[in-house]
Amino acid sequence: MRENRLQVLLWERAKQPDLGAWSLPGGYLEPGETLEESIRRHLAAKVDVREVAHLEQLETLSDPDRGAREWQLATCYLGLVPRDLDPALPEDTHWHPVDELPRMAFDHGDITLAGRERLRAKLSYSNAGFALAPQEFTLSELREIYVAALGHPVSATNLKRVLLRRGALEPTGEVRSHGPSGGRPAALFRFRSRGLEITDPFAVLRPPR
Amino acid sequence: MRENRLQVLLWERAKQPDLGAWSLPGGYLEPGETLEESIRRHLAAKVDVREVAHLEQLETLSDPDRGAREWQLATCYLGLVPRDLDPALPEDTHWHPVDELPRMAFDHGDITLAGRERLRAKLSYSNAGFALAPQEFTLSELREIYVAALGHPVSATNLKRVLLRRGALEPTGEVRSHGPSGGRPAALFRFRSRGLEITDPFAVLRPPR
DNA sequence: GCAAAAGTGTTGTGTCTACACCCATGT
DNA sequence: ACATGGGTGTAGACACAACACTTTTGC
Repeated sequence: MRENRLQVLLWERAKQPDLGAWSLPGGYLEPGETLEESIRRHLAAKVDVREVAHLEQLETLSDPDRGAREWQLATCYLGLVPRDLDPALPEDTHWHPVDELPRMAFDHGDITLAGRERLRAKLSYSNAGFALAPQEFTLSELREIYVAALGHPVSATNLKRVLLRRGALEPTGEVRSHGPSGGRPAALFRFRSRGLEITDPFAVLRPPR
Repeated sequence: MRENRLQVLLWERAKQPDLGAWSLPGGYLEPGETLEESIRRHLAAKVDVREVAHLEQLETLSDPDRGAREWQLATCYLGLVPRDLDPALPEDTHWHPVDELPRMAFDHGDITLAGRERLRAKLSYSNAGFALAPQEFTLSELREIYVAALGHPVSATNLKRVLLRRGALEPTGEVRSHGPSGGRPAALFRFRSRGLEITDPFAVLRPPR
């Protein structure tokens, strides 16, 4: 979440092929290294992103003509960075709104959209919001985040009830007064857990009793 | 589905390490080959399984000490073979009930259970049943399949209504009379589609209107 | 008092489970 | 007739959306 929109961190290619196109951050796997370790290493080294709140494998792509000059496998990850963190970025990397992607290198555009789909699904049945939201937030702020990520209107009223009933959210007890134009101070909330939890097992075909 | 239980096709290892343990069928990727092509090739060659109704990538494992002697990556797939197909199997491969696995090689036990979890989830919100059921079936038969795969009681009454309302099932118009002990003939059904379709987008946090 | 923003109460709806009941066939 | 298995009808639980209404603040 940057500027109230869902954004991806992209890296502008400085060489052929696809010079000038934007690509997802990543790199090669070192021998004896876990895929997850590898991603974290590349994120830390190339774009100085050390605080990934949630990291999750998406898919391994193997199509010989997926874009690179030579045949190569890519395992894609979805990584979420909370809104209040602002990692220092090198010159050639920028945040881009996911619904307004620039010219993307290889199949990285599809991968990005697949990541967004995964995020949308997870927001619906888990506490995934913790990885996008700051530590503490008002319900209006949380609502903005859900709206940006899901791409459709969300009512703060119902969002609160859903997340509270599921036990994902808890009030901090604090309030935050709002701008000089008045308005009732908003209660602050936090996510009860900072690890992914499935808060709502599928409501369909559930076991009896 | 074999003998009214959910079963996996396993292959008994004839060499060290893990000699005598059972492993999932699979093998190495050839240059320029897609992962999916590779799986299909290995299944066809090693265990003569050519009719996989549904094939879906699970996860790529990369932990250096996941069991093999040397570090190797494995991309796991979930493949479903309909109940009425009975591929010819070599001597060293057998079907094993998933809830009574033998001693498994490497991390193949965990992978198998992960596959079952994925299957259970998909049965709940998609038409995945088509890949387990025969072409035509009675509702009792379908119920047995769901019971075996999900591991909990399922009512034929409600199963019918759910799958019909979702448009996953359609009646063939035929009936099948039952054993010599009487009973009303059962109507036959088939799945409307033989490809995976999400029949029920998440019922939670859905878009307004 | 009035606008602005947050929060609550209440109703409606869709989708499932549970369970009692009815239907068609064989002996 | 009655046992056996298949199928229908109806009521209830639950989780969500929608919306009107109330509360708390600043000016």
